[in-house]
Amino acid sequence: MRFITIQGPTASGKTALALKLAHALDTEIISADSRQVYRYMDIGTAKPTKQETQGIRHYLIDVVDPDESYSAGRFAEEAGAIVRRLNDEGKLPIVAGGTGFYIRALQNGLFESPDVDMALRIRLMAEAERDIEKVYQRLTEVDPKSAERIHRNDAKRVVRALEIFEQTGISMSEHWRRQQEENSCRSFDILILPEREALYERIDKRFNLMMNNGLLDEVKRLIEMGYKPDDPGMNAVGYRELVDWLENGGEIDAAIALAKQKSRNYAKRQTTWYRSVEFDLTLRDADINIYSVAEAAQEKLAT
RNA sequence: GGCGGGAUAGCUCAGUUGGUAGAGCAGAGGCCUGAAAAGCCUUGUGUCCCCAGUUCAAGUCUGGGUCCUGCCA
Repeated sequence: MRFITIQGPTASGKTALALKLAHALDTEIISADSRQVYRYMDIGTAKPTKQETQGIRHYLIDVVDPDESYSAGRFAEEAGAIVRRLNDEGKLPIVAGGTGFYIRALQNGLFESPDVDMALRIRLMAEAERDIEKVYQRLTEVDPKSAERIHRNDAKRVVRALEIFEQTGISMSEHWRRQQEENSCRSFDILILPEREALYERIDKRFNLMMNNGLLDEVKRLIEMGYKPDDPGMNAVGYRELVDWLENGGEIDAAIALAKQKSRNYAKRQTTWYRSVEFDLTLRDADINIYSVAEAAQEKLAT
């Protein structure tokens, strides 16, 4: 597999850069965004509009409904299939998006595992909520290596590790050990990382734009369609805060301020993630000579 | 004008029978193998509104100010 990745915190300008690069390379774009996969959530997830895509084909946008769950595993599988197909057509696809975990899953692969058993997960999660210590204790018995790595309060990961053991009879750490490196993957990785102050300003401005573009109506429509605040897709920055305001009232300005704040928190987490990722090119902003980037990518990925 | 309530970390507030202060959020740093826009960890010295008094000792008691705020006029 060969592809280009464009990564960066929210509102850094990934979409714009991806589009320019796609034109320059005559290729297509695969979105790596855990919220753009959801239908009907367009404004708040900053999906590119029809006008913006300008005929560039986009993948993995609008693939599930807000009450369905999506996953890194599914992304790795679906994106991988698209990359391989485009490679066969002689194209160098662009994987662009802010969900670093999805991109890592595509690049490094995940260990083999059965589909999530939702009933099991819900049961374990309920137990963890009642007594996390007890659930964590079980993990230390079943998979001490994972228990050492996972913090006792991190219920999601404690439960996930137990899930794996209960479903397969094999510990998560053992799955890791057996996981084979899938080194057939080569990518040219670009990071857009604005100065923090500039980024925070962009986040605030962009949220104002979303509000002007009808984000509140979008949220209302989702509720009218019957989607609930705790549906997988609805658990998204901006949506949560507006849903909460619609249900509980209060000052709309406070809800907006909170949504912006949550966006900044999110951007900070993304930035931390990127520190442990190696990139071929790091940009302050998306405003660069696209042809030199295209050339560098082709050069690195030429066989 | 009268009668109450309040003034403590950037914000919202705790502070027991007086022993110079602590939570949540924010901020900063970090983790991350099928929920990842999620979840989790670490990090809290600030004229305790001001002045005077009581006391070995006052955020904590007393008196006087100042400023908010609720009700009645």
